[in-house]
Amino acid sequence: MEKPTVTMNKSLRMNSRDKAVLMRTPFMAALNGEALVKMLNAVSITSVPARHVIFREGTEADHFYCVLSGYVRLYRLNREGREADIRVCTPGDTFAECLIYGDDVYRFNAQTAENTTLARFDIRTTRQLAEQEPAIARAIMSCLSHHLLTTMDCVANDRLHTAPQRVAEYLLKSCPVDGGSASVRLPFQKSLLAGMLGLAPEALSRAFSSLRRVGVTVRGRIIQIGDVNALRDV
Amino acid sequence: MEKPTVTMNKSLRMNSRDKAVLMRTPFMAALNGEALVKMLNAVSITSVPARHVIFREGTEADHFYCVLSGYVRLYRLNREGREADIRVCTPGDTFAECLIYGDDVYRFNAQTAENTTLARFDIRTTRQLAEQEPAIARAIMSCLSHHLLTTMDCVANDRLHTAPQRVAEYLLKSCPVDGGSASVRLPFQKSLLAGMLGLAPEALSRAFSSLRRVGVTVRGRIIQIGDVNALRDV
DNA sequence: CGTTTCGTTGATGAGGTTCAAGACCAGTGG
DNA sequence: CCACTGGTCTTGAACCTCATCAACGAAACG
Repeated sequence: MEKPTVTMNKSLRMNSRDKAVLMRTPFMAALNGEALVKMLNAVSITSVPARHVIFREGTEADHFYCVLSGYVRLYRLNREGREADIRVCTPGDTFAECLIYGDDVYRFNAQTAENTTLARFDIRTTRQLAEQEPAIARAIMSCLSHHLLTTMDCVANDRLHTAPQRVAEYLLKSCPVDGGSASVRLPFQKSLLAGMLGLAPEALSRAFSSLRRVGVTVRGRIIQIGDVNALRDV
Repeated sequence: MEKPTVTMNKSLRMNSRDKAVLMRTPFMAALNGEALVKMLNAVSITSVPARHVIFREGTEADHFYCVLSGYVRLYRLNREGREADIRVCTPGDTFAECLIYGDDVYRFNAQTAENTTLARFDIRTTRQLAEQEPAIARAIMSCLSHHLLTTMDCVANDRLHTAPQRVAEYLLKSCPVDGGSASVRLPFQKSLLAGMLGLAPEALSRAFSSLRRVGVTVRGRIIQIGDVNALRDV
């Protein structure tokens, strides 16, 4: 039994840093006034150690979450027990929010990749608040819309692009420059990036080494891009 | 230029059959009273010939749609012009609803696969109605949630299952029986099914023929399943 | 009854997974 | 300071699945 309340450190009063992060979250940033107060009353902050299972597919869904720091892997298993990531949530991301107006059962597993702090919202409470406060409903819709578009992008990527192309696309998205050279520092392990891109870790490694010929060099988590434009037309 | 209004047959008065179908749509079925009336005033029915492009990626998004009959392919192109389906919408499905609270640009192409009738809603109007009527906001959230879960299933499927497994899963979903033998009639061309499952048409064909050894026989659009349970553990 | 579209089949090759082995790195303790 | 250890990452080899191309057969449609 891994009831969250047993292993997680729940605190109703949140510290100012967590609160600041929470307020910058796309979901919460869309709120103000009464709506914001109500949601803040409904939240509880938990810190979760690395590699901890937050919930499992098929169990009853009572909360949805927002990542404040750390990373959360959403994944599913096939019959042989092989895992496939569906999504990797980074700070600011909301997950399992699709259950506010869906079934009451989690449809995938969620596991932390690192030490992580989460904002946790009760689903029933949120549903009630959404009825009272149009702003909350609006924030949920924005959130769902954005999340849906991202997931559709993911399907399209899987079906259209090769491994080096996906890596190139990731680098370009996480690199602010639009010309010349640049440097990206991965905020997490490469195996996590592999999962995000729907690849085995070995495939990611090979993709990186195939990008050497367009001027990408990797040392640890630091990735040097010789020419951003060269990367663009991989 | 394929402005919808030019090629589509727009009619504000809808016939009783279209109306009946529209009312059974998950999106509209969630409404009643004032909310239902307002949405019905905002809808316009269009019939679109087969293989007609409804909208293109990158163009300004002003409407979202609900399929009443026929099929709509949502797809994206890579640089070489290869198409990949992101989703195939069947009667009752809503698409581009993620733009109600998202960007104002279509993020993929939409094309009919057959002669199709669509319910078309203005995005701005719907957004305003969602503010007035909580029931409409609720229907949109349900719709987005369901759509998101379906799309996540799709990612998981692509990453976990082989072609024969995906076909088996499709057959089991579209076949009501839970034991013994059964028969499924595909409601559309096989090439469309291939797209839904993220396969080339040839791969679908091979998947079918590899399922022969578990008692699946194909003749045209009719698919005979010898033993549903045998199909279940492919 | 010819024409066109759709579906199947075969051959080939590219792209990824898997398994196994080794490189690299940081931390630990002798 | 060095050897040991555990984890992460990389590399190689074999295999597998699926896309692609081309040819053919089968329907569908005028």
